[in-house]
Amino acid sequence: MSLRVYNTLQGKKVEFQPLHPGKVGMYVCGVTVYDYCHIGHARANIVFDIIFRYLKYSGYDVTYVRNYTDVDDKIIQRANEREITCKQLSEEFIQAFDEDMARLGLQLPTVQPKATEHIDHIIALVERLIANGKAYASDGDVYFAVDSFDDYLKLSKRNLDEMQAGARIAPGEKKRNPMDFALWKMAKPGEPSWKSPWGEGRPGWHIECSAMGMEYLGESFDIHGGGKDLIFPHHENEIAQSEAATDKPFVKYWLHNGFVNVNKEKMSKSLGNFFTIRDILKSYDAEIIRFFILSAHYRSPIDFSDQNLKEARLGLTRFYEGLHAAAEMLAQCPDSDIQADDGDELEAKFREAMDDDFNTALAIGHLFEGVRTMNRLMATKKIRKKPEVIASLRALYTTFLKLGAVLGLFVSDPQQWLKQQNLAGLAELNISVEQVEGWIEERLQARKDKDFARSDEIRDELAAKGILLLDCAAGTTWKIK
RNA sequence: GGCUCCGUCGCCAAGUGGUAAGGCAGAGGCCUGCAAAGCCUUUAUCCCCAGUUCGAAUCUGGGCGGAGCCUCCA
Repeated sequence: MSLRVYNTLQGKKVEFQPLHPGKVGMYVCGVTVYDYCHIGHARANIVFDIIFRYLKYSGYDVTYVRNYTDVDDKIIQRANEREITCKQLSEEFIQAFDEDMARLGLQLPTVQPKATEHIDHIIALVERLIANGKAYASDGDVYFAVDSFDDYLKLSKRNLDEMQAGARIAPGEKKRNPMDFALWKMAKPGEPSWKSPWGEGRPGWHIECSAMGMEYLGESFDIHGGGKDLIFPHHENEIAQSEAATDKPFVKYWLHNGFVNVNKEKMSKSLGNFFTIRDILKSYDAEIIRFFILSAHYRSPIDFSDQNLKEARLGLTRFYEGLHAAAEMLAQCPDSDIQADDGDELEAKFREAMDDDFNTALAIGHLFEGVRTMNRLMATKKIRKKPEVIASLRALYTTFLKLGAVLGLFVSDPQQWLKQQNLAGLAELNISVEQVEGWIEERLQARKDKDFARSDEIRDELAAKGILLLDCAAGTTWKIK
């Protein structure tokens, strides 16, 4: 079974065959750096982080490019509001973005280019478009002539005539056709600008992604990704300006992730219903956020809510508790040469799920079944004298870590992770570890005295606070409910 | 208005023609001084209607409900 992906361009799942065998070029639209990132950005970047990881796991040599758009209307506006330079503003939020992504556990892309460092490439591309008769200069601006490109709107599957019917040229605009879009904008006083054949100016939105994509991946490459909201106009315009310049297909596979909703509504800056990554990280571990996002298919909408994140925490806790128990068990069991195929079976199911358009939700379902199998194996009586059971457990455990790494999950030490979750929960309850340990001591004494009434009373009191006491052979421990 | 998409158990969520994964919550059981965890068992015919088919949650048509894009947005 080979990899199949949903290609927005074709509107269906198709077999993935890279342009150059064994190699994949992938470009993902990064952020415009004028504000902190929200959970929607987290989703897009986590999704493509997984795609990057899975392609590498599948044996491809992947070049992953994710840009920073660091020149733009909103940056200029925000910088003016704060009375700092655009460069200061963009540098501040590039750093914030890098911090957020690092905390979310994302792998670094191969290249992270900035628009402002590719002005030469942008100008060259615009010149090429003018030379091809696909773009025209107009009083310091340069526009792409959508009429000149027959395939315009092939990605978003719209109708140019109908769109033109609703569009208008505003007074003062220098376009020939209301649907034409800017490739280059003349600088207004005080704006960042660069020298160009059309005078001082700056790139329009869209052109930087074409220029940087081609610069690092060639004039045609395999994958271009981003959020669904970028399909029109951003990606549509990228296709137009790139293919009109090179006369080659720009991108083979267009991949788009679904939105993060709040109360069934899209989270967006204009609605003001967004949560920043750094705020959420105050309450939830990064891996919980990742688990939450991967528990749905990347193209489906997901609803962001406290309840859903708590469920993600419960699910991830089940994995970590299983992995912790397995690690302890295996450390005590003798190794052997016996081979077990339990791990390979799990991995085959995992691949099948991921090969089907990166179905992480199904893959995680298989992993849940795997953890149940591990727990069942661990419940085997006299397990230490059953090398074949130990071999199965070891195979599963090893596979878990391997597959987890592909999803960016189970990357922490289980004991540490569980402890940290408990400590965080305890802090929320305003109870100290010393207090809990005191109660455990008292209860231990009561149990020694066979005063089970008092013993149970202590446990019930703690349970009412949200703390569970767990009796096991080694003593009594506790966890947050 | 145009163009996309979605509606699966109390909740989350896979499944795009072959007879409904998984998780959380619930019920019963094993285990336990009692618990917890874990394990076992158990809970849906897929928004409605009509059609195509030997067979549909999956295809077609109609309806109802929800979302997105068409302006910046992951």
